[in-house]
Amino acid sequence: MDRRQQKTRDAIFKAFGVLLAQKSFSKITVQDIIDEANIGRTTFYDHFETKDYLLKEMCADLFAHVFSDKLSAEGTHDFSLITGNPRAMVTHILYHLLDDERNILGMLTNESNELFLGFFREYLSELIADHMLNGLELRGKRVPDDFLVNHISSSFVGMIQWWSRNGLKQSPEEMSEYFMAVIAPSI
Amino acid sequence: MDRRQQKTRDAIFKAFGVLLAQKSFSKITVQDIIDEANIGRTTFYDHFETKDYLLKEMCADLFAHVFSDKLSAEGTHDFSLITGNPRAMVTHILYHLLDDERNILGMLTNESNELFLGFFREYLSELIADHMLNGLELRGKRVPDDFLVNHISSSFVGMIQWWSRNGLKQSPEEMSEYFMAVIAPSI
DNA sequence: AATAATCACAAACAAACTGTTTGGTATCTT
DNA sequence: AAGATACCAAACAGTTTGTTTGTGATTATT
Repeated sequence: MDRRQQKTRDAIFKAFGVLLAQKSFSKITVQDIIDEANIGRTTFYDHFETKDYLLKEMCADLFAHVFSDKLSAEGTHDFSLITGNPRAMVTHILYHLLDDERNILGMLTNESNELFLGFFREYLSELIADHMLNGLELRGKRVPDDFLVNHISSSFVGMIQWWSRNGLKQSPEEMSEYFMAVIAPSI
Repeated sequence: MDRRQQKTRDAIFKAFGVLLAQKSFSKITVQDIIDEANIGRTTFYDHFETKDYLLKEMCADLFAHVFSDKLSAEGTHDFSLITGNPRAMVTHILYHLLDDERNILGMLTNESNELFLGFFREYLSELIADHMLNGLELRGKRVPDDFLVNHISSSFVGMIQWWSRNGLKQSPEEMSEYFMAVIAPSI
């Protein structure tokens, strides 16, 4: 990819992140992004068809990072036990949300990030369906599988919002415990 | 209240409802509302300072209806067992969502109703805190009360979205059962 | 090193939306 | 009947959007 392209793309993403932490998606104008990123008007529309597509691509970028298993090498914390261990997986993701240089939490909680939350839940659902529902033949099957997946991802997002709204006072480990306490009994 | 005022107010609410079922809140313009409601531009701004306030007032209106206990007299279904009976309460609300002449479900599920969902959850949380957490001294207190309230309301909204996304194939009773199946164990 | 392709940019543009003002008309209240 | 209240069209300045045009800079190709 052209170095120039990558540069402006990064600038836009960064500017967008800054703005998303300040105000809600719907109140951010393309003009704001252009100003914050310090690029030309034409350039923005060269890269993204619209503000919505920008969000979409940025989410794909961010969440691919947060939910990737490849990051084990980073060494920030221990990942060795993750596979098949729901609680460790939750903790893992929460650490990522805290760590990330880009302000994901700010975006997730800043009221009204409809689309953003939607994407987050999409990624989450996939992850849950793949890794948390393994022993599902063993369960009583009182509810459909996809209902359960939906329930867990809703709860996860809800947890994060609660966490952030209350000032992130709890540690990721503590939040995982809360989360598992309300989720585990239903699995 | 002046009959004229009430009339335009209703027209605006109705138009807004129609539009919300069609497209997301952020894509609805004041102009759309004016056209759909067939009122003058000035009139709209006489009633509502902005689109956001319109939503806010409309939500207050709708949810006060859905969550009110006074509706027992309507006779659409049985309310006698509601108090202290979480499952009946859930069923009760689901019926209301289906019944209501105003398309609440359409609004709740049409992607991206940030604010709308927010208001819905506010009402829900209050209801839950008041009626579903009575025996809470009995519980193990593994998680904070407000975390639990948040968890339940998140799950409720998530359930509704799943329900609607899948075409409302299940009966309210069935959905209540699903819901209680995943929620009850954690209470 | 020269050439071609790609990218960034400013400036100007039409179109749509917002929120307000003005002046006039219909409806309600007393 | 008179005054108050609500409605309305028309016009408005100010934003925002997405596009077009022409130009200069950077990168890739040969």
